[in-house]
Amino acid sequence: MSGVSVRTLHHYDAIGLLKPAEVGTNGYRYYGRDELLRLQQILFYRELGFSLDEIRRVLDAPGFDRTAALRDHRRKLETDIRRRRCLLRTIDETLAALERDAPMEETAMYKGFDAERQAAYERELVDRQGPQMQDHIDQARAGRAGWRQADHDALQAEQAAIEAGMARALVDGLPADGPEATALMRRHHQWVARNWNREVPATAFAGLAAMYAADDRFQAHYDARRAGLAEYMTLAMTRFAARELG
Amino acid sequence: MSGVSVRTLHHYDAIGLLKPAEVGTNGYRYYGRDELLRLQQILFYRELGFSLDEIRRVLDAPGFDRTAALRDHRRKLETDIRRRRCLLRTIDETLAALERDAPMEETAMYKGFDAERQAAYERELVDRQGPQMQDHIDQARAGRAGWRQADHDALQAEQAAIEAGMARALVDGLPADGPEATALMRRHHQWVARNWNREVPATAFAGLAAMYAADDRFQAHYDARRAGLAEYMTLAMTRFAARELG
DNA sequence: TATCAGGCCCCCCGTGGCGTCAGGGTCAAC
DNA sequence: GTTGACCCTGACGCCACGGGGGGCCTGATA
Repeated sequence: MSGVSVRTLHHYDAIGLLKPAEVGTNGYRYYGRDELLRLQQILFYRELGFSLDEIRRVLDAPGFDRTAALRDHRRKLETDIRRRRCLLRTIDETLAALERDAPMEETAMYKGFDAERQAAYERELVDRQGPQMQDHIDQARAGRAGWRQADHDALQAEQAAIEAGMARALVDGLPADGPEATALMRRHHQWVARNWNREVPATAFAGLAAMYAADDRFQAHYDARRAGLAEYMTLAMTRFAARELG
Repeated sequence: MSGVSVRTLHHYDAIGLLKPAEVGTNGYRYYGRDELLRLQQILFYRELGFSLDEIRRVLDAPGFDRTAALRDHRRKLETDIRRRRCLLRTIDETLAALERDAPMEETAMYKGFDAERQAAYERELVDRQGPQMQDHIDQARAGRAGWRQADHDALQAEQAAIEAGMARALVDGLPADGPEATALMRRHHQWVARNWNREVPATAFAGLAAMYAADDRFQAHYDARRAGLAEYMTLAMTRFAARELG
């Protein structure tokens, strides 16, 4: 009924997590409604990554503070995620180093890597969002034929320059709606406007903040500078837009 | 020297992952420079979460494609992270449900939770970014005194409405620079402008996209709708800004 | 030279959450 | 009576070691 294996029930019985309502003279385990409900609770917490021991503590102590346990577990999950993001960054750096060590195929590998990830990303988008997304992607790809590696590099350089400027402004304690941040935002938007007809590929440039959300290269950046820069930049973007657009 | 335990070396010897350069007549294991280098490689991949078996495959096959192995592992890590983010969301929903079941302390719990996380977030910001960040935070807090729960709720409602509209537009296949998306963006920016003097708290509202990057409630949203909505929204924001600002 | 501290060795059990045999009993239907 | 689908217990295996027991080896000191 619940999809757990017999062996699992044996195990839960053995460790005293879920005992049958009744054991027949033949040794058979019989479970009732209460046990089913308890099993569902067990499966819920197990799904969340609780250990069986923790689950027993949560379910057996009547006045146990479940919200505290959940929040505790939440923190553990967050730590886990941070650690894994850090590992992702290390892998990316290692891959980059490996590519530098093989200069003959450098660009090829880089391009292949990018194209592969781009394709995977687009496939996932269509999978999740349905065929309408394919139209958007096709539109974007239609204008992308003229793009070269140099364009891509220039784009990345511009982004890096703006981010570096923002980081400096943050470190210097300049206000997010001060002239420096505003100038950087203007530069960003003007760059977008100038290159508009070139149909900037969406995944490579969907606004600085979007990169932050959609691309995991951002995650590395985010891990490096923590939340500060992202918050500062978007504050600046928002204030800029609010002032300029009324 | 490398910080691994003797027991670990025994284990690696037993499974054939790292054998000593020489074993003395007394049975002692002696390791040389080559073994140290190999051990460092092992520790590197172990840190990344490779299993010892995978590490052996990576190191022992001379022509083995390490970049492929790394990319493979990268995908596993990404899946892991996605799964954990999903669990985070479930925990949050469960916590919310538990709070609804205890209506007497509902607001208190909610507020306490929020204040606690806000404080932790601010502390981390200052920790990472240095004392300048404290100034920004103090500025923001200074204007935050007038905020009530109702303001907060209205803010969330407005955000939810805009996001829902965007989701509809995406599903309907409307272009990101079409009139509907533009209208939503205008509404968003106008709302910012109208509430400007109220000094919107940065962590609660640092622009839609920033929420996506900085707050993990976004991560739940992002997981739910996948990348599509985020990309679509930011595309719309960028195009709107580019058109309006020339 | 005896002793002593501090290594080293091998062997074996334990962890968690079960999967997977092996060997045997039970039940309902035909 | 047979068949096939269940059930039971008991035991071993996984993975990456930690930890303990009992004994050997080495270098320094009394």
